[in-house]
Amino acid sequence: METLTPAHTNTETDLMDQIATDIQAGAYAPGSWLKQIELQQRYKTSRPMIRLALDRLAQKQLIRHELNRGYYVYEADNDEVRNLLEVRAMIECAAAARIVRHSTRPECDQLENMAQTFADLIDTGSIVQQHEANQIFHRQLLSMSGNPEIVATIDDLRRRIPSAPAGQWKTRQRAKQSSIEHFEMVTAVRNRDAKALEDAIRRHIQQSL
Amino acid sequence: METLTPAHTNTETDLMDQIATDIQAGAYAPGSWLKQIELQQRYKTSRPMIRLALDRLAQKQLIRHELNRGYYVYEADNDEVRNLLEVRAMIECAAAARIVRHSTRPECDQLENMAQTFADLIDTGSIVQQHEANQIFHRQLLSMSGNPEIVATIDDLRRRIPSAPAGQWKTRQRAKQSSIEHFEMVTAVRNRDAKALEDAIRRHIQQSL
DNA sequence: CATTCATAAATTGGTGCCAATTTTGGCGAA
DNA sequence: TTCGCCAAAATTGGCACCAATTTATGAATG
Repeated sequence: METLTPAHTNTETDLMDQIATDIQAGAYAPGSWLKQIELQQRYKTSRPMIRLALDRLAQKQLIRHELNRGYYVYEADNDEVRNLLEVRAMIECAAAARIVRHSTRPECDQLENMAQTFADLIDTGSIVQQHEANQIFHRQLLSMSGNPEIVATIDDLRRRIPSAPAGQWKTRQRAKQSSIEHFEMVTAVRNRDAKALEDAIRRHIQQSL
Repeated sequence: METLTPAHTNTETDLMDQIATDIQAGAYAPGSWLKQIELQQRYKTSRPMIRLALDRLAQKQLIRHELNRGYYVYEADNDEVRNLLEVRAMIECAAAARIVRHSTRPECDQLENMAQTFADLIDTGSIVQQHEANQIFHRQLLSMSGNPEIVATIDDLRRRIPSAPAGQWKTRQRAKQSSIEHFEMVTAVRNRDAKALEDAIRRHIQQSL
């Protein structure tokens, strides 16, 4: 809970992203109370700014707001996580057909680079680095569908799924399996095999359970 | 632009919903400037409340915010509407399998009642009444999937699709066709025919183009 | 007469302050 | 000792004020 983001932002959007990142990184425990005064000092900003950022995060359901009692980090309900993952799977699987249709050669190459970046970070990188590389890979994959709204919708869903101190690849074995599936996806896109891509995506997401 | 919502709210959430409803009802033209002082007087509330509500609507992309120039009603880009409808179709079609699995008999009966309510409003009701009845039908249908996140996600997407003075059933013919498809969905759910339900949903959504 | 610049009005954005509510700490009685 | 109550501290919520920026108005000039 010590080394947070470097601090002192300018815009309110950056502030919200910083707090959201810190929540996903586990800087604040689920259910913990986010005191406005502490946040104001921590992020070196004014209290109205903090209040605006907290309201936005509450709108996105990363935190909950109790009247006159403040903001609390949302506690992950098992059923809810399963539901969110299911919606994620619905969209990403349905996007598979679009991806294999619209993907270009350079996009595939870039996607493979990102898969390789994640693979390289399995042994050397930190958990948060792996998390970021994984997110970048999936964002690239979805952006290849040519529909930006898919990317945005999945981003919203992802933020609401607690990384639970990056629990999905706690073991190196899990991370390696994820990496293998990433390359499977790259191959499926290259072969324009929608069914294989959809299958790999579904296994990849269900693994997070 | 005269008869808006009855006015004088209590909570900021109600205020946001009122403004959102008025935007969808066409009370504010796309691209029009939402002056904070006017809204404050119109909705009989304070300016900080208005600013909070506007910020939330901007987060939901119903309006856009330009620095030092205020908030403007989002103008519908044709490509964007198509993208949003596509994501909607992805989720709702994927939800079809779940719906036919989890739906119970009383739920089907209630769904049919809502389809009938919409059908009755084709001739007698106003456009906004039809709009509401249609939305209630779809919400009920999606809620029968047993996954509340699906309903919430679709709600967010729907709000961003301009009803364009309820353009989709401008002609009575279109409205009747929608109603027919509603009953097709009910029948498909009753027969637990996922494929037929998915097909009806896809046709129903693509009709909005 | 059109154009440009300067001034004034209007609107937005941010900070600070004060009231309302809740939580905490302490005191007294059973 | 323990339970309940009361007061004080802390926290949240809302409002009013002021500065910064933009837009509108009008006068002066080519």
